Order: sequence, then C-alpha cells, then structure tokens
Amino acid sequence: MESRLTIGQLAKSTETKAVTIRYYERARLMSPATRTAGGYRLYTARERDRLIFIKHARQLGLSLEDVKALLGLADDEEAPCDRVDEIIHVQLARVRERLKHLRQLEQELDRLERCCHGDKIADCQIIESLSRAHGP
Amino acid sequence: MESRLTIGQLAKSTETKAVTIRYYERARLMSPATRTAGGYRLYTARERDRLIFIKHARQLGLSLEDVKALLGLADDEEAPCDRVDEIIHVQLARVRERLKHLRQLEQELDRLERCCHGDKIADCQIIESLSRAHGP
DNA sequence: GCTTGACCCTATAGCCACTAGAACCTTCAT
DNA sequence: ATGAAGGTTCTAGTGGCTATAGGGTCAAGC
Repeated sequence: MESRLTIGQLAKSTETKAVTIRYYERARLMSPATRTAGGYRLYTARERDRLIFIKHARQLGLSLEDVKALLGLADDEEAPCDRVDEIIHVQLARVRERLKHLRQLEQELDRLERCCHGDKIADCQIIESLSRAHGP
Repeated sequence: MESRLTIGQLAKSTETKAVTIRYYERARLMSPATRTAGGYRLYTARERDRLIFIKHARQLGLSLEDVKALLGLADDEEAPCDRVDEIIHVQLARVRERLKHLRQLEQELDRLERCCHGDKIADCQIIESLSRAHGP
C-alpha cells in the first residue's frame, strides 16, 4: 500500500513547513517530487525518510552543504565513511568553539546584569562599561 | 588638537572594517560623518567612542536593533535605566538558551563520533543514526 | 606640476536558510 | 455547484555583513 503524501501531510508528519520542503527541492536536497494531474507534489515513504534525515542533520547544526554531502555519501553503500566521520568531527569542533565563546558571553552579561546599581542612565554601570574599550 | 581620522584609520584603530563602518552609517547606528572637500569621511574621537560602544555591544551578541536602542538610551543621562537592564537581561536569557541547546548538540555529536566503527557506508552508524527519527 | 600608489567613494549583488506575501489553481466534502 | 482548505509559482525580505566593479582623492616624492 503505497500511500502518497501531499506536501502538507509530509510537512505535518515531519514537523517541517511546506515552504521549507519546496525550498529543499529547489536547493537540490530533495529530488523533484512526482505530481498529480493538477500539479500537486506527492511524496513516498522513501522521500519522507530522506526529509527526516535532513531534519535530523540540520538539528545537529550542519549546513545544507554538509547535509547534501552526507546524503550523497549515504547513497553509496560501498564507499568508505571517512568523509562522514570528518563532517561530524568538524561540526563537533565548531560546536565546542561556539560553546567556549557563549560561556564567555554568559559571564560578561552576568557581570553586567549584577553591576547596575544606578537608576538613571548617568549612573548606569552597564552603559558605562559598554563605553570603554574592554578587557574581559 | 582635534585630530580627525579617515575611515581606514578609524577602522584600524577599532579593529573594524571600513565597509562595516559605512554599513553602520547607512543603518543609522553612526550618524553621517563630516566630509572632506573630496568626499572622504572624517571622524572625531567622540565618533570613535561610539563605534567602540557598538563593537562592544555586538561582541555581547546583541542585535543591531538592540545596540541602536542602547545608543539612544545612553544619550539621555536623566532617563531611568530599566530598559538597559532589560536588554541585557533578555540577552543573557537568550545566551543561556543557546548554551543549553549547544550542550545537547555537543553530546549528540560526541556520541555519533564515537559510534562509527564501520569502514563502509553500509555499516556506518552515523548515517544509520541520522536516518531514523530520533530521541536524544 | 606630475605621477604613483595607497586610500576612499558609490552602487549593486551575494551570502545562508529560510519566511512572507500576492495572485492564482486544485481537491474534496457537502 | 459551492466553498474551504490546501496547493502552485514568483518575488522580495530578513540580518549583518562581504565582495566586486568602476571610479575618484590624497600625500609624498620627483
């Protein structure tokens, strides 16, 4: 029983938006869907799986470029998976980089939040602090 | 001794780029600079301070919109600084939100990185894992 | 005065990953 | 037959710059 989904059904069942799915088609992450006589897109379970793959990879913060690469790799069962490892590895490094940065931000913002004891701008330590060139 | 800076000198002395400074002018964060007869922008120390303020606020991850608001507030010495506090507070909350998210990403990517023991795509646990709908 | 080369100007388009809106067409239940 | 819900394409916008093209200006040295 191949029940085919309209774009709206696919969207709902994967928690994506229809516009996004169309965007993925234009961006060549999804291949062009088959159409009804009236031009509506119809999707198979396979295509749904592919969209889930994309979604999952996106949730890991991977760029569409990376996702495209992974999809290409996933299609070739015999290829070595070094490249897959590398993509994940690079992404992990990026995430750790951003974590480091965000943790610094958090500290600085926290410090700023605590330091405001004025009630007028003239006494506001936050404005004061932003006005000077700074060390952390 | 009012030594005025060209845009390039201002850029260098604040570690910004000239294009960015022009962009800030168009975006109304910097007011239009005075010009030489030939049309070159010239900046005063005051304007340099303003740019440093912007830069610092941007480094805290604030949007240009927020920075614009802060600049407006900073100009009114008598105004109460509740709004300043709020901007910083909201930003801190955003940063903490993103930290939470990134920490989850880190875990998931780390798990993926460890789990790949195949050498062909067919056995690759990463691809495998991306293919299914997931819980963390 | 003239040339050189570093610097500056504007305007336009591109980046990423969507999102919004307009104007129209299809499907399906009643 | 009608009307609502959902689909279609197309264009333009988001943020915060960055890149490129095609020119003009400035200061120093000759």
